[in-house]
Amino acid sequence: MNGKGTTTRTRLERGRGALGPALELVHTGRAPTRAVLTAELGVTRATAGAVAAELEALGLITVDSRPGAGAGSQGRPSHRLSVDDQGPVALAAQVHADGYRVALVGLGGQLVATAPGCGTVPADPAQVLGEAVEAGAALLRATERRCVGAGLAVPSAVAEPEGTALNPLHIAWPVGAPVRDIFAERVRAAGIEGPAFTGNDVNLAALAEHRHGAGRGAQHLLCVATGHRGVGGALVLDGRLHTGSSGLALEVGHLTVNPEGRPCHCGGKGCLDVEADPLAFLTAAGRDPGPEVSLLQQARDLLRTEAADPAVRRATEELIDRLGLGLAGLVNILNPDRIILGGLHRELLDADPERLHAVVADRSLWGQGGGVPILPCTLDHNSLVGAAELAWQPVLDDPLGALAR
Amino acid sequence: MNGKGTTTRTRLERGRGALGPALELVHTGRAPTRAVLTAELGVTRATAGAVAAELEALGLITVDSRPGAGAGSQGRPSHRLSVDDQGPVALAAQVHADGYRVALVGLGGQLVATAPGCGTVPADPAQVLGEAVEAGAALLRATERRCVGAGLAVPSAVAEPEGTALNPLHIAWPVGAPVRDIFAERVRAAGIEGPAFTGNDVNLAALAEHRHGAGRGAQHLLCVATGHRGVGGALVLDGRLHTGSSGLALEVGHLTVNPEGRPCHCGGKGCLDVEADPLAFLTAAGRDPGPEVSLLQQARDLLRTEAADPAVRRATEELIDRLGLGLAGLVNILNPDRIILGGLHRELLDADPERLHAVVADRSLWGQGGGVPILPCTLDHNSLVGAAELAWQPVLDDPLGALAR
DNA sequence: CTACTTTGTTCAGATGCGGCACAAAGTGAG
DNA sequence: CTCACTTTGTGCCGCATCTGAACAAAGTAG
Repeated sequence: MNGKGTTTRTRLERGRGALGPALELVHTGRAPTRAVLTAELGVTRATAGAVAAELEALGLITVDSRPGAGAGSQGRPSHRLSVDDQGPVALAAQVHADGYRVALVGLGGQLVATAPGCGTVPADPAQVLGEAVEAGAALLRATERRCVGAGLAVPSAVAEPEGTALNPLHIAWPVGAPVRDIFAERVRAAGIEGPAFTGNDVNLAALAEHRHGAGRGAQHLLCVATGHRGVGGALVLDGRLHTGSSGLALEVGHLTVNPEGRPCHCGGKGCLDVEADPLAFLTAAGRDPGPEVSLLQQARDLLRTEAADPAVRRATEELIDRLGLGLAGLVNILNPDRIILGGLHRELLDADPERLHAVVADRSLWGQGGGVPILPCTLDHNSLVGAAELAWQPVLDDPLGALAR
Repeated sequence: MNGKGTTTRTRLERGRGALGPALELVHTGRAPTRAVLTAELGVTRATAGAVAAELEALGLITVDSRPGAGAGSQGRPSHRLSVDDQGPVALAAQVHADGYRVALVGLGGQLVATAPGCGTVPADPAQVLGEAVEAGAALLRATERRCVGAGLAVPSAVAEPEGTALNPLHIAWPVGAPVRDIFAERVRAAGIEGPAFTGNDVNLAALAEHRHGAGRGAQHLLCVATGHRGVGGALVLDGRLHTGSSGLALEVGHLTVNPEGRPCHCGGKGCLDVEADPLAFLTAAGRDPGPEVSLLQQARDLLRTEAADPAVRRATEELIDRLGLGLAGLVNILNPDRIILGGLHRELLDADPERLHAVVADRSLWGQGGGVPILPCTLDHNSLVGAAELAWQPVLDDPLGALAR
């Protein structure tokens, strides 16, 4: 009885409404067994069993009869639920200051295959995206996996619903480039199945951290990161990215964090953008940034290898204070229950977590029982994984419908 | 046929999942007819009809055979759906700087009855709330309406999940007073049916404006208001109040809006709280605030009657600029599709809408096709109506379940 | 080996909703 | 006034999805 491959399913169509939530639970690692799935979904064991069988039949998850972790030692051990590592994949691409990356990402945020990256970014979006999509198509051909769709992360705000890049600051793309349309067209032209999506890299990193990284379980997750120039932010509310009414939310770079600070192109002065990015750190430490390596890399190296240098130490404290002021402002407005920092901000947090916590607690209105937890991001390639999340989203929302075609 | 009171309902139990959304549509005036209800719910006419019949049987709405507005001139006219003005009510109370208000509020945000207010606020929350609840109980006895619950609006942030008042600034209540518990206890002691809720007044005003006022239809609604001292904010996302993870979101008073500004108790300087409230306006205009009338009243009078005075004019422009800077900062972070202003901010908007729009558009990062619409609030007693919304919420979420008891 | 606990499965219902056919109530053309 | 046309309201059937209860399975504790 309970033969594994025999598929003695009684009526073949059971559990539609709960399919999506169930898949999301397995996807985010919150349902290791059917027993947990039952509790998390708030349904009966009968329903959870039918739902799991249906997801298995769709090739998305596997039900392993080896006992799964979670329950107590008593009673019948529950079968292990896990993502099917031979299942479909999403094509993920990321464009950043130093090139692009392409990968295939399965459920659970697992990188199934990665293409060799590229070192420079041409000024023509169509050329970059064409190359990236072609690399992805080659990966798909090589792995012979079904593709559920494609996602792209770009270092720029993406306007909704147009899908244009509004401030591709550190890549030389034209302002207002229709990146979503270009990407979608290339994906279709390459014969890749499924829809194509485009989003801001920090937003997508936040989404990935929320589902698979340090943000798991957070209800209101704030992410702040700086990679090259300027500061990016993102907010995940109840599991969904908050991009605002036109995709421009969390442009946190122009919070005032230093009333005596340097002028910013926005018209103000002392903005987070010019007071807490890698260039600001190098300048504060009295270093001239060189053109050979990325600003983030230079700042990171300086922070790691010359932390004892008094000038570096002073610059670190100054940037922590500026960042803390910005975070405090965001805490007063958004009241998140967790903050995740990426890029150089992550390094600053590692360098002196006490100081950053103290500044945020001091300048946000209420300590909130010890202050908001501030954590470093934990995922490699979180923007890439987040881009894949975009492509997986329709499947998570309605597995049957999305995989029907 | 179609006899109005005969209730020839076939199976008596139809439409449960769609009941809540349907009631909310009628409640917010977005479903004037059954035809519109059908379209808005995305269900079939059969379902919409059953749902409407069920809501009518519950005594929440009325189906009037007179033709309702909305459809074209052709075809069979659709019956008018409206809130049953003899239906249940919610008890709403508001505490503000000059006393308290109590009212009964029906579906649709209609004030059914109002108790005479009170002129001063004792320093003991239990005494104030006891009096207010007693006044409400008297109203309920007089009207003999069923009560679905009670809601309270207070001029302070309310911590979640404790329900304590964190900054009852302009009423002399103790910081940390357990207002939610006190109110709930008084409501229960007075024999009033249904649960009791407590929220911040600006939050509740935003909720009311979103459902019945200038915010109707907005997806991401930002409200900013100043009544006495300090500035309050609120955000309604997809029809739900965003209060953050611990009820402290949208404490917008400490955005920096004037780098050369006066010091604030928060440790910064030039905060919105001290640069754009009624006291700031009076001071900027060179007036000494008197103790007899409320600061809001004094500022309002000055703005209305002496607008020609050069000092008043200068103060007005200064406050508009400060407010605009704060709004621009919020727009960069939240990207709302509508902004509503209340209290003195509403008067500032009326005084020179072009200037305010220009400042916000100039200092927020992207004009967004002409900038965010900024509107004055339109509801009388919006905090009071919002408090009632809290009490109505369980009914809107699950009419059958909430009215079953 | 025997209780006991917890998990998985089967089956019979309950229920909410879609689809369809038909009736009802208006408009406009002739 | 009549007839075609449009749109709305309702009865009925069926289907999909979930619950509940009974039973079987698989482990632990004694």
